Amino acid sequence: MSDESMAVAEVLLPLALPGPYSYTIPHGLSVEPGAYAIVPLGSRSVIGVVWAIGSKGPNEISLRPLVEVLDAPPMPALHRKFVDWVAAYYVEPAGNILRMVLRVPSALAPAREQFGYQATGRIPGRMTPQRQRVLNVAADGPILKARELAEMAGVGASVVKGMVKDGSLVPRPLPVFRPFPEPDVTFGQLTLSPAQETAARELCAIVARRQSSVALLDGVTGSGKTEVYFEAMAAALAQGSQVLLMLPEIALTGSFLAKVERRFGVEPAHWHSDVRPRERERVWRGVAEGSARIVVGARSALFLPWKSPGLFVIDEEHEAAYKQEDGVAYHARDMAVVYGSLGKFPVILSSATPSLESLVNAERGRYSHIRLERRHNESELPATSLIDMRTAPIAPQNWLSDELVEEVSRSLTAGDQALLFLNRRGYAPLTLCRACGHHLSCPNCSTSLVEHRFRKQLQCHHCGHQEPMPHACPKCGVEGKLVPCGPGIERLSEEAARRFPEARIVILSSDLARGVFLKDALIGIERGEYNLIIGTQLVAKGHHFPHLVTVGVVDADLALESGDPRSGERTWQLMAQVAGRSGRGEKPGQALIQTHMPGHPLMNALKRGDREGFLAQEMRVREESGLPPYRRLAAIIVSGVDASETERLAREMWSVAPAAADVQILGPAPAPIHLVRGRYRWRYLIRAERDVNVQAFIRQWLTGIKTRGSLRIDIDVDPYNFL
DNA sequence: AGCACGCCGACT
DNA sequence: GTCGGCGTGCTC
Repeated sequence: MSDESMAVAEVLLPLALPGPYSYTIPHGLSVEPGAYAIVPLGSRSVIGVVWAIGSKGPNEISLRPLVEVLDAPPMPALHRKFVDWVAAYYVEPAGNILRMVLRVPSALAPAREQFGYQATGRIPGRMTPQRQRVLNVAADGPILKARELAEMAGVGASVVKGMVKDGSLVPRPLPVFRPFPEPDVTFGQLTLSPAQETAARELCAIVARRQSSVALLDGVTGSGKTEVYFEAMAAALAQGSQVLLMLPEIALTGSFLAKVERRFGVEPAHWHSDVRPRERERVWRGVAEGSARIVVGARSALFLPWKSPGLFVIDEEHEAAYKQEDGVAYHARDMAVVYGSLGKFPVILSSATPSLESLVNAERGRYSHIRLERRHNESELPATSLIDMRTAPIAPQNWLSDELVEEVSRSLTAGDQALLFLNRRGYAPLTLCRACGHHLSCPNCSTSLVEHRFRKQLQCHHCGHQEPMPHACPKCGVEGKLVPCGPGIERLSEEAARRFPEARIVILSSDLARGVFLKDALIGIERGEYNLIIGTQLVAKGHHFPHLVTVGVVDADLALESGDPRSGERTWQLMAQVAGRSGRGEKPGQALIQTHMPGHPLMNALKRGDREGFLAQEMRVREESGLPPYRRLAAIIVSGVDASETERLAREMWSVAPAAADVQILGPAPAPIHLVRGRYRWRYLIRAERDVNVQAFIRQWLTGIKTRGSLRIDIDVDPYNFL
């Protein structure tokens, strides 16, 4: 046997296998690392990526030959390195990460070629009026497909066919996908404020260095961060690089696409889960070929097969939405930083309320910290005051204090807009039976069902279970005794309608405001058709309300009640963002915060606008209690359909846990929500110093543990929730 | 992830 | 007697 026949392709498959599989390479086929290949697997064939070329495969396994190498740009070495890195960090089989890269239906199938037809200039042997019309249509404009040509000329398809046959029309291959236009970095240049100018210059200098680095762009709402990082994007584009602008929510991408287009003169590529398959294919290929220069996308855009990435911008970097919770639990902001460091290019993290993790990194000098102090339009941040709900007189079944009502009324009377913020969807978070005390809960989860009165439904916010709102108690059958407890946004809007009978109310919530409706509502708000906005989380993010003056936070204690050590940070960010919605026009804004804990350090800091004080205190708490970013956490979640079997496995694991002096194991404890989607969950928390290899520890622990039936063990490295 | 193999309930 | 339910385990 010759040496050549010994060459073996190590192919990574998009499956949860322990590593790449080996295949022989047929004679005459040239196979390079990165190539997309079709290989046999059992009785089917699968697309994988050649991870390496070796000289011999594993012993005792007779190798099967690789079938075909696909005609696509090979996956760059950097991207393969990234896939391996993510897999190792999150203790996942590399194939599971590769699956996220290849989750594009048919992007790798051979593109079916389409043809258009062009006049050759030759006059048809026999000219007819129909043929003349076709020639007229074909004479100018873009090359058209046969069907389009016939349609536009008002003739049958056979006329075109005949002309092709006699040579007066020739087929020309059409580009398979609409090409990505080249961005123009000078197109919509904006005049920047002096503060923006300084920040932009700093970022451009960082981009010019073409080195791995992270810059934290930190400036209050309205300080003009977008315009600043656009200049950094322009610099990277001018270098010939590809740029990713990552956003936490799909709902925000629309307005960002328009902004990017105004600045760079072209529609950027657009990537998230709702993009249609055909367009996904176009973007995937465009990124792989390098022709898609700007991508505006959600976290999964990280896994596009980047050809020449030169800058990643992570907008609203503190957002929890960057942490994927199902499937591979990766943090897109962190992995963006990793990509930049592997690929030796800069990453910009932008936020008005940066995460503690990023601030600590900036403090330690690992990130450069670029601050935009002033608001772009010079108006001040809103004045914030607390309303003590322990003493505020309030009628039962009401949630708005007189003081808040008064301030909102004052704004409305003055012709301004007001916003009431309550981060709770639906009508009431809890429903009880007055007759028997039964509490309506989800059949699949250990959670309360939430009444959605507009839809006449009960919904579980964890598994999506929904059922019609019953008239009688499902337990005791007594009618008319079910009572809603506590407010959701729908119930709040009823109260608002009573208290502000003249107001033009609009409700913004993720389950009411989808697509067109959200857009219309925002336009209506902008035009002043509405003057009282009632909203959940959705209103805190990204939308401009130029006429908004008064913001009322109905219940600031909600998030703090969870007991999670992260909740302070989260509440701070949310409050700062909601308050920041006001005062973006000519009048200064004001924020009123209803709380039962006016003495809480967080509330005090909000009142004084003392960000530094709050952060210093929060960092101290994190450090003292051994939490991130000072130490590492990883969670191990044991779940299964059977409660006792799940508990048994969770407890048995304890006895095989490796001993390590620098690693603490907390648990097992029932997970905060014990039952989710019909699965009982137990949780271990692993806590270690930052220099400990927790991944190795976890791997060592889990080797040899076998799960049967529905039992599963999931790993969450750097869980977002600490509790 | 598929897909085959394998071992227990209600149908022609 | 078989069709088929989906639990288990393998795929270079």
